[in-house]
Amino acid sequence: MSGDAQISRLKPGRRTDIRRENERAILDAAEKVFAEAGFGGATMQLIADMAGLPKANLHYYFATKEDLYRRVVQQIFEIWLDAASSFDNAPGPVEGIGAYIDAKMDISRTHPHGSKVWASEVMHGAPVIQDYLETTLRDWTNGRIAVIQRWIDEGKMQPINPRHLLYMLWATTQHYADFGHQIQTLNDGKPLTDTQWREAKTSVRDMVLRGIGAI
Amino acid sequence: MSGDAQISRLKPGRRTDIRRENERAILDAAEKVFAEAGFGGATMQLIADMAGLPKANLHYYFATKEDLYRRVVQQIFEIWLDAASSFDNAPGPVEGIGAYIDAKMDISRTHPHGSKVWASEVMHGAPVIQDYLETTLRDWTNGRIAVIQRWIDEGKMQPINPRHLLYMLWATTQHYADFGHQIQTLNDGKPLTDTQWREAKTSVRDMVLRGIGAI
DNA sequence: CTTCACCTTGACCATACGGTCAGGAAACGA
DNA sequence: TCGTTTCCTGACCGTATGGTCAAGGTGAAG
Repeated sequence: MSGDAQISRLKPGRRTDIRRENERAILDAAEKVFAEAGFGGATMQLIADMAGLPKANLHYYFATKEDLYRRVVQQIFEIWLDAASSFDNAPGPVEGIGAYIDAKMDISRTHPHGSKVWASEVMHGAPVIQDYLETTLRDWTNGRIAVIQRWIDEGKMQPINPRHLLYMLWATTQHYADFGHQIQTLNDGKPLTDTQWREAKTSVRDMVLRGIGAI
Repeated sequence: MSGDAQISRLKPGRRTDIRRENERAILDAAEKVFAEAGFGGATMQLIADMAGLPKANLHYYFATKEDLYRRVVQQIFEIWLDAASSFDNAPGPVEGIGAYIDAKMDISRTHPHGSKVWASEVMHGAPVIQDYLETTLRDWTNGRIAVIQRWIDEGKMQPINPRHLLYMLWATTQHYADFGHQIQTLNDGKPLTDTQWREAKTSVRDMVLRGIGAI
């Protein structure tokens, strides 16, 4: 049975596996190169080298540089949307916003490249993901604003402007990814340790939750 | 007399003026193009067009693209350092940090391009301004941490980690420049009005000052 | 007027880049 | 085994870019 399961997972796969593995290798390499060099500064050759494939092979899987870039941006966006679930079904701001901060701080640590690519994209006027901003992000934002407003109405936090609270959450959590290099430099050139990351999360959570009068 | 003054201001100038005006035009254009396209995506031709000069003329004033870029980055750094004076000679966090937030929010509004160029530079590992981070910025940071710590010791605010407070200040204020496009999209595609900027400043200041227990 | 330093610029060059393609290898189904 | 689909890749191409240069213009000093 376990044999069958294995076969049925691999069988329709050998070919599919090759494709999936190569796409994965390319996407990972691309995320890093786009983050470190920007879209304009990134070269297909560099991505290919980092992925361990000849450049022509990249164009077999991704028609153009833009296609590849688009996929990288979509990836981080989906990861963030998933993290947003921490927000829902929370009884109040302490649990909801606290969990959201935790989740976003974790992502900043585990996906710093994706965060930078997103930041870069938005800074350049979001040429590729403008539609996402106008649809998915806008809807998501309005939904959370409603939730926060409800918490305010229920007296669970101070009457602050929910929109600017969200901006502060995004800014502060993503800062640890986007400006990670600056933070590392100010930390004697060494990456934050586990303890320092915990300290960062606690500091951010405490300041924010106290700032909105939830604790 | 006024004639003399005018002459004495223009006299040693005709030639100098040309140089200064052209350098200014080039730097302004470069700041915008670097911010919108990134270092790699920016082209000397585009900067030249925006400055209204032939490309060859750019290379007369700035030897290389890197030279030009370096100057742009230094500019915003100095502007921020100036704003830091709001911090000093303040009796406590309400005045000091409040004024610092105000100043940085104003800069985000008036110099969004410079802020983006800086963000881009840091995100790409600060290849050009690493030494600034390790000297000027580190010293400045340590100085303010000491000030904040003193306020904490004097019981003027909660005992939070000063370093992470600074990160939050930088992140939050610069977010309004770096992610201005996203904010504008979420504001029905329209730039923030004067009123909305005031609202943003107040929101940020209130949340931060309450978050550190200063009010 | 002459001189000289500074400014301007069209034309040019070498390079590097994104993308193409043809031909071959490898995997799969029958 | 054979045919077909998928995958692989070295060689190549057109273009755009950063940078150069030589020749000419321009303002000011003597």
